[in-house]
Amino acid sequence: MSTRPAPPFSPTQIKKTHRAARRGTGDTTLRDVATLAGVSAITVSRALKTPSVVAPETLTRIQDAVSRTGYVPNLIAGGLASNRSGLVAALVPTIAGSVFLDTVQALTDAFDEAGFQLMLGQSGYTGIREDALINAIVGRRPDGIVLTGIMHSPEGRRRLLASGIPVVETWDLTPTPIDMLVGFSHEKVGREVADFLFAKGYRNPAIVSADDYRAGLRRSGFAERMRTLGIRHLPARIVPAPTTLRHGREGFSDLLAENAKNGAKIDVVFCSSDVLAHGVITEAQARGVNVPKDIAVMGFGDLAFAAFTHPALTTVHIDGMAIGYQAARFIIDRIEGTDIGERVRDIGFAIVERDSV
Amino acid sequence: MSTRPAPPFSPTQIKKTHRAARRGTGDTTLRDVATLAGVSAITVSRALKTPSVVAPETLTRIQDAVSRTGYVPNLIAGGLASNRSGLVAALVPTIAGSVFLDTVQALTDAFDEAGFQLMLGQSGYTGIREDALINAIVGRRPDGIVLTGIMHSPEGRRRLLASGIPVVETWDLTPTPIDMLVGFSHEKVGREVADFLFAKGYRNPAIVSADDYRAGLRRSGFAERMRTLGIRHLPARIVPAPTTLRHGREGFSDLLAENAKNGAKIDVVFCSSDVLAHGVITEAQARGVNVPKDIAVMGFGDLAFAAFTHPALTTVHIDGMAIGYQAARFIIDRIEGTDIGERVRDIGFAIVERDSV
DNA sequence: AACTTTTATGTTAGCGCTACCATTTCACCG
DNA sequence: CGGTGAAATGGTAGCGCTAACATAAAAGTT
Repeated sequence: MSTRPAPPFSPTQIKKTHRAARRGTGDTTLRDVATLAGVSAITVSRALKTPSVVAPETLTRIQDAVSRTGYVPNLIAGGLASNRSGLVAALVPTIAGSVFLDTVQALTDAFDEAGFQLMLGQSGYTGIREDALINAIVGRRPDGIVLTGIMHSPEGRRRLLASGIPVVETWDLTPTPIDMLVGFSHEKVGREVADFLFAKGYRNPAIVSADDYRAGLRRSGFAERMRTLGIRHLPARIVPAPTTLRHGREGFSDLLAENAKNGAKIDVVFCSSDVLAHGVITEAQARGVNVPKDIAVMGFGDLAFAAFTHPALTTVHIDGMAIGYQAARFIIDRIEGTDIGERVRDIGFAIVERDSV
Repeated sequence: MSTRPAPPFSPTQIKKTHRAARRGTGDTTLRDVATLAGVSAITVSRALKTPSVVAPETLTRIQDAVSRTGYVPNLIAGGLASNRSGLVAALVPTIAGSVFLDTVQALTDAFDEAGFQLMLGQSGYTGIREDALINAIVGRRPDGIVLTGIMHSPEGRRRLLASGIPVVETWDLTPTPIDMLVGFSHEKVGREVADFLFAKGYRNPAIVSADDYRAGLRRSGFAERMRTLGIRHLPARIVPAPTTLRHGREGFSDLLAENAKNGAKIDVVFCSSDVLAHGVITEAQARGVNVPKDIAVMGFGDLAFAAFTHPALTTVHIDGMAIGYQAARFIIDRIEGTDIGERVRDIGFAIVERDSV
């Protein structure tokens, strides 16, 4: 806290021995600060981690030494010594899809605040390189791992479990979670959307959906319920994940082309993402097809833009931020030894009715 | 590579001494593997890092021991010993804006391939907590730091420089880079867009722009050039970053309202992002205003969706992936001691003419 | 006054790995 | 056949920090 100018400082010189001394970075170390402050290394360590146990006068001297040296604690060394890396790994299939952006944002925020750093990994939608990925992650001994929509191989699950690191799976509600879980039932989404659209009077639904696992779950929930409601024909276009506006437009075009061929008609399209739905709306607009009069469009995700498309998108609201915060909460509580209560949290979802249906 | 079943294995027991032995994670260590394979620890280390210097027969024995024990090298310990963390820090204002998504994606990919892990930090658009952020980053002794659109305090720059860690600044072309730089001139973008629109015959331009630093640069380049071209009136709406469809719609509405009041007219809107431009198009559509006949719209970024809006968006193409790959290249080359050549790379930009202008 | 407790600091021994050098073995050479 | 060097492996000493205990001085306690 001293505001007086302080003399310059250089880190300790390495002493030469008969054997070439192994030298580190040349950075200032804890020991340098300790020497300068006239205390032992551990006292400096304590001054930085738990200042309350250090005498106020000593504390000032140490803080002064820290600012004079420009000392930045080496968290790698600290992590090794304390067996706490301060790192949390987050794995998403891809950030390009933007569906998980809110969740990642919430994770970064929550962990930042708790003093953890987020390590971002992208696994891709396919399970390739899963083994190498696990090694890269577990090798860093993160204090927690957050998974979103991946890691389905039994071998991968086994290895994560064996690592003893807290794991939170998100964005799904699997029957047998590895450890902790925050999500919702995709099949239920499919079923409820089917009910919703049926109740609205739609009898000729179609689907434009990504080829990822969860989207598949929603699709099958939807198809199944529609079947029990007496709908036998359900045209579908499957597009590659991550979804784009383009795929929405093309998917819808294909659907219409197919329609024209076999004389079927469509009155509503259920899309596996808001982006896809936006694409469908755009294509409809480009063709002069009125949404929702000629054809209704339903999205999924309720991303920020969904309320501001024209017409405003009817969709399924998922609270991606809440998922992230709860996942972070789980891990932080687990690390701190707090009771986490129920290990599985169903975050739910809600159908948001706007103007596109 | 042995495929025979192997006996089970447990990590070494800790020997009790008069003093409670400090015990680690209980994980299998290098030493455990070494003992099992009948070699020394260092040989196992070599077998994993530089297998070419280990005898084939020894190698097999070690690999067998590794898979029997499920050993995962502790990269924290390795990092401390070798003074290479294998971590690269990437700082973005926010990932919500999606502008930097391509760059982040490219960074993850490139670093992943080179065996580095990406640490993602979000700094927010304001420079709050910069000091704490730098400590959190430098404290982990990353092998490189990639900055996009932040860190403008001289103190922050000084500290990063002092850390000796390779730094790449991206998405801008500052006159005095900290270290390395990959970007393009935002002012030049503004000027060229002004020329482009003027040449197209537009004489009543307006702006909807985010309040971030770079957008400001483009705006002032645009305004300045328009002024020299004889345009004195330039209505502008400034919206908060990150940009959203909503802000595009609202910004455009506000612009029109202002117009109506003072009897001015607008024939083209230059937006600081494609998302904003998309919002403007959407609002125009909702009001029955034809784009580009009644009013033209120009975006910035050329995000994936830009070619698929209706009408397709005329915009400024920025190769975000290329920025990411070049940034990664810079850092990897620097680490490996390869000559990096010119430390500043102007990645350029290109006006992409589609249907909205 | 003799004790227990509290407060502040120090000593020692690692955390799990790799850099640096040393040693051993064996092929190859003139 | 001694010399040379390459190939394979090992020993030792840290990297910079913190856990666990130890100690010393100050503050209560009966």
